[in-house]
Amino acid sequence: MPRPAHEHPHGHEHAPRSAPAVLRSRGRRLTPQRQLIWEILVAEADRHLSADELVLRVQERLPDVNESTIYRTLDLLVEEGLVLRTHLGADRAYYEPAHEHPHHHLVCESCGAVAHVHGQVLGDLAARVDEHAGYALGPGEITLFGLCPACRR
Amino acid sequence: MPRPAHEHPHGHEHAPRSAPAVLRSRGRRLTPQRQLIWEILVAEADRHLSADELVLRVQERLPDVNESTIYRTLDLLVEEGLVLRTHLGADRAYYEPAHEHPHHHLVCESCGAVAHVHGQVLGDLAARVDEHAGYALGPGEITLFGLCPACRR
DNA sequence: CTACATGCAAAGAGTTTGCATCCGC
DNA sequence: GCGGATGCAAACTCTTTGCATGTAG
Repeated sequence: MPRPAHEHPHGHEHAPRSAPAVLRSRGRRLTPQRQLIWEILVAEADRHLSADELVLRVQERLPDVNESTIYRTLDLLVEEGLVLRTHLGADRAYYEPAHEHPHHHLVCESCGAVAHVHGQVLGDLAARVDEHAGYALGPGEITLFGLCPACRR
Repeated sequence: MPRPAHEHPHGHEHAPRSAPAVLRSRGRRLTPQRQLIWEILVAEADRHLSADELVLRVQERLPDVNESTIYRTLDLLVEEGLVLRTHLGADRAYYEPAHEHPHHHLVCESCGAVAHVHGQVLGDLAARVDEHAGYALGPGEITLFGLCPACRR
């Protein structure tokens, strides 16, 4: 499967918070590496970057940044709620700046395109799931698989 | 491992068929290893076995079966539509015999319990997703995360 | 100055592959 | 007997970790 490429949805995306401010306010250190990683994540906010795509992007500007720093920083940003980790069904994780409103991912099984759908598209799913299985759906995002408009033909 | 374009092609949503019959009818060989793997998958049909849990179970009865044989056989069974591969959000794959009716997985974020919900619990989700994003939802199963009845308290 | 963060190398989990041997058909 | 299936070891991908050095606050 090709690597995920984002299709711009027609809804509004909300601006991510400033990671530097958040990190500082929580007593974390603001290093050049962390700033650059955040910068790239925001610049590519509409794509879904894997850790090693991020490594490449980061090393274009700071060639000596080590991959372990990328992983540790991503862990940190996820922990602080600034970044969303998603799996998109593959065996690697993808990252994007956390958005204000929950959304879900639609992955095209043919071309790998990833679209966002807003939470409310799920409709009364949570109520149905509660009724049928007694589970309380969490706030986490859901990944759905299908065919994108182009690949449906 | 890139995800195959269509892991669950149509025509593969039937009750656990006899894998031996299917394999033979498609010119694949019926080895003791394959029979045993299938037997265990069916015996544990309501659990979700990971590859290495399956290795352990298989080696209880045929101690010399190699893990690479397990992986190759699972790939084969998935390809033939006899087994469903699911990720359940973790970084390892879980396997179960393909069922007659499509169903989805509910994973408890607290205790890890996995429940099945029937396809129709999703209601008009496919129509909603089509309307909002133009995607045609595939037959593949969906994994939802939440809290099971016990953990909700 | 003093934790915390980083670079480096190595390890770790899960899975795949090359190749010689084996065995179902 | 032929060609697919297996066992074995090694490789591979993605991610984590131990430890010495570096640096933000």
